[in-house]
Amino acid sequence: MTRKGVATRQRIVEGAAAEIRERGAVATTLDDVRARTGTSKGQLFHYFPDGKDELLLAVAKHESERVLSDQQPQLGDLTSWPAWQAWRDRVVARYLAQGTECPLNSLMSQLGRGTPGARAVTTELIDQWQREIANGIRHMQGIGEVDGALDADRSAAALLAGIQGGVGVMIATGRIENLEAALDVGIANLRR
Amino acid sequence: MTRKGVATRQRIVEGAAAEIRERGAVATTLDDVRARTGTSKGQLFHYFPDGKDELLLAVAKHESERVLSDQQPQLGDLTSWPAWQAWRDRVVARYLAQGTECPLNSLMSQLGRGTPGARAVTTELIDQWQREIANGIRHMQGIGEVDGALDADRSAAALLAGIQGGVGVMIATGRIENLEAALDVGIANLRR
DNA sequence: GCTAGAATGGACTCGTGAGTCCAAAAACCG
DNA sequence: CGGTTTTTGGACTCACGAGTCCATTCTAGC
Repeated sequence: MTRKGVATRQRIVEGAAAEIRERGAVATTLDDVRARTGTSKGQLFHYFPDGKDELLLAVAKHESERVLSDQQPQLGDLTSWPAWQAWRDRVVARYLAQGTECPLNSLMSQLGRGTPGARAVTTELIDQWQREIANGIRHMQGIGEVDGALDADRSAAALLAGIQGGVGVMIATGRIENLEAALDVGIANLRR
Repeated sequence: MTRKGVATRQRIVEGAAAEIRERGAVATTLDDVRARTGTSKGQLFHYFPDGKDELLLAVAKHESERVLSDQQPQLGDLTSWPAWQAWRDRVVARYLAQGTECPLNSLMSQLGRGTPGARAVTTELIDQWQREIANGIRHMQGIGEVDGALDADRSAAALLAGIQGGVGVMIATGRIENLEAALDVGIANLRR
């Protein structure tokens, strides 16, 4: 693949991602992507021979990377209580800005969650996210700010579930309170 | 509408719900529903004049009622720690049984979450669920088992977010650990 | 039992969107 | 350069699924 080729491919993925963020995966057609990215049917199938599913999966990968990178550098630096608070604020702000469209969820229900590729993307995302939180907890245990008897992985799992659910509630109802409550209560409980 | 009419309508909704539970909302067509319920196009549009969207919304209502009724009577009777544990087990069992298909989520991304009707259904479900949990917490405060200074609504919001997220993770990855962690950690923190 | 309104069956239209195909243009490499 | 491969444009096919329509059958009340 030539330099021009990779550029086009990337343009397609990013355009598709933007389209899906704005209008949802259900409503987005290949023609929409074509129009937005200034490409042709030929190109779409040249770069994604397996068609729409392959493109959607590529977009899903792209979006899942954004989820974590949008939380950096705070997520990777949970080394003091103010830092935890900064991360908490970052997460809330990120999802407030995103509004009620969740591209990844949208993508996943389109692809079918059972699909090996789709599952791999989400599993990878969840694992990495939980690992970073657990590292933060372990660091706080190291400096004596969190009870050393706590199971860091289990606590991280619970906290991550709270975030996920808070985001879910916000997407479904438009209310941010559950996300805030989950983060605040979760962090407060670590802190005791 | 005659007696026969309501029976048919209900048969359609339940058949559609079953189809969607098995194969997802994206993959389910009116023809599938027709075949499964032994009805004709004429009937489908007779009972749901606005077509597929109206049917899907009816199915969504139906499913959202199941979510809460599947947790009864435990959810309505959170009056002792063993009762909380029984509820927790019920929730875990329910979602283990459901597997990786989430009909409601599937339905919602199909309908578009912004839709007034769709949003009303989810909001109602979340509200009622959270209210029941909060009542349980208040009861435990009443008998001195939970710190009276705790904000019951906020704690319920956080716990519900944990459940939602745990379910979400399980649907996405197939793993039940986050749901268990969210429930166990959440309840343990009430208990202190 | 007769009639108005409800319920049913199923053939038909119609738009849309995924995917195919091939020829023209551009890029790469010796 | 010249040949080869990649990239691009866009017309075309094809299937499928939502929704329409009307003729027929059934139901309920008088």
